[in-house]
Amino acid sequence: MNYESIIKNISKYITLTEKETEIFTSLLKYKAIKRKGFLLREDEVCRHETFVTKGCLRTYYVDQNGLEHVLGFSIEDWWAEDLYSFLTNKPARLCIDALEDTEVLQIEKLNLEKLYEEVPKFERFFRLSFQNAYIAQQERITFNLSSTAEERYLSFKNKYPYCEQRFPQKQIASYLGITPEFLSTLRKKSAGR
Amino acid sequence: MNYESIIKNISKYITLTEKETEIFTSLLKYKAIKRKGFLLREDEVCRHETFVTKGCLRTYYVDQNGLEHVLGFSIEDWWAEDLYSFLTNKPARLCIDALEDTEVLQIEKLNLEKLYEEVPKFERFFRLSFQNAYIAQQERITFNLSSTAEERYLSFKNKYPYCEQRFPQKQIASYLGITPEFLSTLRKKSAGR
DNA sequence: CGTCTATTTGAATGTACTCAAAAGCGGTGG
DNA sequence: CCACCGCTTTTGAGTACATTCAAATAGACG
Repeated sequence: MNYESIIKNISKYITLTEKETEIFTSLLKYKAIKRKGFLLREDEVCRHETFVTKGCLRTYYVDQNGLEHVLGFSIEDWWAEDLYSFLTNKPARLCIDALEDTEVLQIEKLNLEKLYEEVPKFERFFRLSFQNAYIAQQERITFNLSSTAEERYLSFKNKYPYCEQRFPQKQIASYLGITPEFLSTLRKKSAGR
Repeated sequence: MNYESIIKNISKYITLTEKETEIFTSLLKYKAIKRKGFLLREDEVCRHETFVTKGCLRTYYVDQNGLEHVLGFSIEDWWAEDLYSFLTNKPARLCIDALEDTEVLQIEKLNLEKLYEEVPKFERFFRLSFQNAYIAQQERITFNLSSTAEERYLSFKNKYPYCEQRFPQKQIASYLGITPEFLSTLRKKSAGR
C-alpha cells in the first residue's frame, strides 16, 4: 500500500516521527469505489474519515423535493465525510458517491479516537484542517452572496480549471446553485472570450 | 472578572481541572466595545479569538462594489474572529463591529499557542468547536442552494426567533442575501400568518 | 446499434432587484 | 422635553437575472 500522498497531506500541518507514521498507517484501510458507486448513503451512519488517493467523490444533499445539491467534489489529496453524522453517530444527511473509479484510504471513528490518544498531534492536524475548510466555506458563502451566477461560474472555472472538463456540467451547475440549462448559456457566452 | 460563561462554553467539549481553568483565565483579557464600535477593521491583522459575554457583534465582508455582506452575528456565548487573518497573520478581509454595547473576553494568538502547549486539551476544544461551526456553515450553504428567499427568511425567523427583533432588518437581509426592500415585502406577507 | 442520460436551444414566466419617494424611528442638541 | 436630522423601513413601478418547461440534439454505455 502506498501511503505517500496521505503522509504528505498530513505533513502540511504536523510533522510525524517514523513511529507515529507507523501507528497512523496501521489504522488506515484501503477501499476502491467504482464509478457511480456509493461511499455513503443517506441514513447510513458515517463511520470514517476518507482520504482520496485517486479518482473523484461527490458530496451532495437531497432536498425535500428530491433535488440534489452538490456540496463539493473531493479529488486526489482531498478528504470527504459527512461530519455531522461522523461526530454525532446519527444517520447521514449527505450522500457521497464516485464520479470516477476512485480509491480511498479510510480511518474509522474508533481508530481515530485511539489515534488522538496515542498521537495527540493529530488533534492539531484535524483542527487546522477543519479551520482551513471553514475558511474556504466562508469564502464560498460571501462569494455566493455578492456575485451573479456568471461571476460564480467564471470564478469556479478560474479556481478549478481542471474541474471544468473533468466533471459533468450538470454537477458543476448544482455546485454553483444554478440550473444546467442556464450554465449551458453561460458557457456559450464565455466561450466567445 | 466573571469567567463563568466562557468556562461553561469550553466545558461543552472538554473538562478542565481547577489548575487548567486558572491557566486559561489568566490569559484572557476583557474588552468593552460601544455600539457601532469596531472590534476588527479590514486590513488590520486579527490577533485574537474573541468570546462574547454580553451584547452582539456583526461579522461582515465588503465586496468590490463597497457593499456589505453579513457573514454572521455573534451574541452572548458565541465566538468571533477573522480566522483567515488569525491563522495567516495577513490583513483581515472581514470587519467586525458591535450592533450593541458589547463585552468580550479575548485571547491573543501567542497566548493561545502557549495554551495549546500547556493544556493540549484546548487543541481538542477548538477542533470540535470549528468542526461544529463547519457543519453549521455547510447547512447554510445547502439551505441557500435549495431554498427561495422566503423560505430562508422563515427558517431564520424560526431558528433564531430572538434575532428577528434584536437585529436591524437591513442586517438580517444582508445575512440572508437579499435586499432590505425585498425582506420588507416578505415580512409583510408573513405577518398575515 | 439502440437506449438512456446529458446538453443545447428557445419561449414564457417568476423571483428578486433597482430606483425613487414617502413614512417611520431613534438619537442628539437646543 | 421636544424638534430636528439622518438612517431605516415601507411601498410601488419597472426591470433583469435566472428558472421552468418543452423539444431537439449530442454523447456515453452496454
